[in-house]
Amino acid sequence: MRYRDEHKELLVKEKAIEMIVREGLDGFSMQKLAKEAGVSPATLYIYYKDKEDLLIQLGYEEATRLIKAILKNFDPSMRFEEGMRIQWRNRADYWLESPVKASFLEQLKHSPLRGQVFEALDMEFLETMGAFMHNAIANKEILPMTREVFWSVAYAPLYTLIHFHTDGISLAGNPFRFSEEIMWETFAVVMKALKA
Amino acid sequence: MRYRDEHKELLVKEKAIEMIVREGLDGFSMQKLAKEAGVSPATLYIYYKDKEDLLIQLGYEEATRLIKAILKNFDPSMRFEEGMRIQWRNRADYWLESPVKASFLEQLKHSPLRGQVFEALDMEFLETMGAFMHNAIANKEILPMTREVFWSVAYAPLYTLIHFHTDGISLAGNPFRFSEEIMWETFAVVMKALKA
DNA sequence: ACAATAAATGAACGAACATTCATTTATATT
DNA sequence: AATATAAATGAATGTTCGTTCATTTATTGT
Repeated sequence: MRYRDEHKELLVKEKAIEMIVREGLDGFSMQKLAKEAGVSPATLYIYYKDKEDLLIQLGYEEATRLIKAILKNFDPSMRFEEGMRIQWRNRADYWLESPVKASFLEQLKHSPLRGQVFEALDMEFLETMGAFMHNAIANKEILPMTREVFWSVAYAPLYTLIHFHTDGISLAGNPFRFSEEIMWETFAVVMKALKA
Repeated sequence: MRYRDEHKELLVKEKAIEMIVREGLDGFSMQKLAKEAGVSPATLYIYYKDKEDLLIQLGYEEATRLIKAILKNFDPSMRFEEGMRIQWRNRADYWLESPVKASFLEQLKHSPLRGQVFEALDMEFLETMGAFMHNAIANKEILPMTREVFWSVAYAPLYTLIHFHTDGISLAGNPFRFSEEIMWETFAVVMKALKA
């Protein structure tokens, strides 16, 4: 039998992500993708059940890579500060090294496909993070707080800076390293506030 | 001559925003909007030049309301802490009171229309904020920093919490008031970090 | 009552859309 | 070399899209 052309398959994925980032999810169409990847429209339906399936599969695949990148060198049993700093840098690295793929994931996260792409993956990821937080609490490194407050303090400023960066706004100095320090010192503030 | 039915015009705007928030910018179409608003498709082209014009006008209008809401009771000559806290609460109030419209603006901000909708308005708004920061610096209430770092510290955690809230995630306790205090105390951290 | 005028309409246009299908092409096994 | 099999295709399907236009409707000033 004839084997699937993996180069072609990869090209389709690449062009799809490119087009979505360039023209938005509404500017994306199967016929345009086929033309851009130099493939028949019908071929896309060999790889994917339909348009939605294509988007979900691509999103799931890239989201998996993101989570893997975030958890690189990370272990839930780490000391809190070390774990936080590693994740912080992993996140910054991923976004700065793969801005197009990051923007693709961002678009999916703000679309109706959000649930189908991220729900299962996020559950697993949040369990790991939950274990990490639980350890930190047990070790009295942090006081109990909700995941949401934790997130808003730990990573929101970073992502905001990254978005400025992605939008082509020049960030003088080294705001990322700077922001990491702010993140860490802010936790001290939160600890104090939660005690009061 | 016959006058324009203002009730109909308002209904069109309302349904358009509803549909965009519900189905995303790619799920939005002129024919569906016409049907949902009980209007002929041709009528939409009396109100708006074309689909893009409709989105830009609606976006511009709502963005104007948002900026007005943010600047309510605010004056650039205020003391820094007072000004910050007023803006902080204004932002929280707008999002919590008008989640649908806020989500609509969010979608436009992540779309190719971004520039045409927000550029001119943001320029004006950023001038006001620039004056506020300049005053605070002149009064030695804050040290100089870029707009981006300022934003990431001042409002990023708030918006993150708001997004959790909009997604229907319950926020135990009163994380918004809590987050305001964190914001303010974090500025103390930033001041210290910038001095070092 | 009538003329003037702009709002509002339903039907229609070609273009682009997602998807399908009969056919052809390439390869692994016999 | 012949066969089997799945990949790959180009053309075509029906649907929905944005937009237009000839016509009708409602309201003002005469």
